[in-house]
Amino acid sequence: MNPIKQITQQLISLNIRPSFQRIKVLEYLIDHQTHPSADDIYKALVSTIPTLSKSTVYNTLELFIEKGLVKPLMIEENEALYDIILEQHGHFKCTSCGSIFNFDVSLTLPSDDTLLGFKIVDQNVCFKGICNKCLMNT
Amino acid sequence: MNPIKQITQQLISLNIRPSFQRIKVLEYLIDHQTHPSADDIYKALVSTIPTLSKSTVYNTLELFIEKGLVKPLMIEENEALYDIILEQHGHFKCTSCGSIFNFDVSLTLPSDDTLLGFKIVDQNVCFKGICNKCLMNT
DNA sequence: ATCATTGCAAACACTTTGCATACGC
DNA sequence: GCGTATGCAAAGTGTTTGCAATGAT
Repeated sequence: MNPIKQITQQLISLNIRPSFQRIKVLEYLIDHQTHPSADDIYKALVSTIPTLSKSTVYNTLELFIEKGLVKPLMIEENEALYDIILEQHGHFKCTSCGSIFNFDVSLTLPSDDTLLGFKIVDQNVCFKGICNKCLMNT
Repeated sequence: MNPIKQITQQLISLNIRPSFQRIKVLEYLIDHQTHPSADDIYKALVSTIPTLSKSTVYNTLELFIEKGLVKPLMIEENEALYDIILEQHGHFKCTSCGSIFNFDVSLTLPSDDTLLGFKIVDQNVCFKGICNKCLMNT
C-alpha cells in the first residue's frame, strides 16, 4: 500500500472524507514534523494545488484537531503551530535560532494538592533557552 | 510605606520611571494575579485613567517583560495573558469554565539526552482538562 | 531644553466568516 | 441531485507602529 493510499485509509477510518486537499495537508504534516504554521503548510502546498486557499488549510487543520489527529501549539506569540499527534512529548524552543526540538518528558504531578480531583486531559510542556549549537557559536 | 510608594520603589529599583500609568498597571498585576489579558488591564484601568490608551498598556507590559517583572503566557489560542513573576509554577486551564489555576510543578528532566548541553532559561507547563468544580456539576 | 512617555489613528498579521461555485457520492 | 468541501473576498481581532502632543527633569 503506497503512502497516499495509507493516508486516505487513515482519514476514512476517522470519518474524514479524503479530499485531495485533506490528503495533502495530512501528508505534509506526516512528512514535516517541524511544527509548521498554517501559512507554512499553505505555502508548501499551493505549488501543488494552485487553487488552494488558506481557508481550506484552516478548515482542514480545525477538522484534524477535532478528530484528535493534530494538536495546536502556542509556542510563538503571534501564530499557531501545528503538531501531528504522536506520543506525549515536550518542546524546547531555542530563542536564538528559533528551532523547536521535541523531547521526552516525564512530569511528576504537583507536590501540593491544587489539582486534586481534576481531570487532566492534555499536558503541554515548553522550555525556552539556547540550544547547544547556538551556545557553541558564541 | 503605603502600597503605591512600595510599587514606585520597585519600579525605580528596576530602572523603570514610575509614571502613573506604569504604577497602575503594576498595581493591577499585583492585585489581580488572575492572568489578565492586555485588554482586561486596559478595561480595568480606563475608568481610573480615562485617557489611557491600549498602546500604553502594551508598551508597559513589554517593558515589564524586558525587565523580568512579567511573563507572557500563551494559554489562549488568540491572545496573550500576563503573569507577574513569582516562583516557578505551572498552569491548569479548565476547558469547561475557562478558569486558570496555578500549581507547583516539579519537572524531572527529559529521560533521553535530546536537551544535553542546552541552556534552559524558561520552563512552561500548562495542563488542560476539567477542574473538580466542573466535574461535580455534571 | 531635552528626552522619555503617552495617546490616537492607522497599519499589520493571523484567523474566521459568508457565500457562491464546484465536487463527489 | 444533494450535501459537503472549496475558494475567494471581506470582516474581525489582537497587536504593533508612526507620529504629534504631553510630561518630567
